[in-house]
Amino acid sequence: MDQLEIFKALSNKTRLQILQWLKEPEKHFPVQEHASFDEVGVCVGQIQQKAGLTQSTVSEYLSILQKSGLLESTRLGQWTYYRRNEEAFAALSNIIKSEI
Amino acid sequence: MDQLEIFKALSNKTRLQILQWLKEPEKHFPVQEHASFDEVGVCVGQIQQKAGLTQSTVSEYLSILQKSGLLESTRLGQWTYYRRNEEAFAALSNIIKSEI
DNA sequence: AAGGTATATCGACTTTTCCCGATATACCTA
DNA sequence: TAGGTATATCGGGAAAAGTCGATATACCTT
Repeated sequence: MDQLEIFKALSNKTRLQILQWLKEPEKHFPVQEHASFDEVGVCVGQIQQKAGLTQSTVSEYLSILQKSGLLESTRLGQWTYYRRNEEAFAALSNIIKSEI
Repeated sequence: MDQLEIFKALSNKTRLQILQWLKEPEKHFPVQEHASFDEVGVCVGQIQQKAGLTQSTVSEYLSILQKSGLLESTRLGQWTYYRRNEEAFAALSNIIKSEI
């Protein structure tokens, strides 16, 4: 759990938004055909459309969030799905309460 | 409480260290003559020496941390003292737990 | 008022981050 | 295996952050 890496990942408006969207996918994204929000999350294309940035940028942002541990990814067929790693958020909350 | 500003303030190794030093000033800084750690915190010069960066850089870092709300400052004579705003850390911990 | 000390601000340069278009890779289907 | 679709990676230009030295400001002491 690299604190600095996590805070850098959180230091971007779009990335913060993505995290919030992924908290309640059914509220923020249209129904997905090939996979369930609960099990694997939301695919890159949906997130990209909603963010309104290019595919490459959003792909990179998701990768940054994943490397920090805040997101997890699942590849299913030609899609990559991202979902929140709630344990990481809980751990971060505790680190701020007790360590930082 | 501007989340983005807070995370940017936390996205620097030296600034993270400063926050930790200020958690237990008596452990990390020599005795101060003109003010108490508990009441007002630690003066800029002490923090600068410990950080090993220039005076201007450390002054700016402290200002960034203050603007984000994580630190508070008190001017006493020719010294400015900085101390942690523990309420801000508690609030941030809660935001991460429930909002982000 | 003058000189000394502590801090803040300014201007400049370097490094990192943002964000894009282009291209590569992976996988699926006919 | 050829073509289509989804995602990842690469290279680069623009913007922001890191960091410094120099200077300004504030305050204290004599």
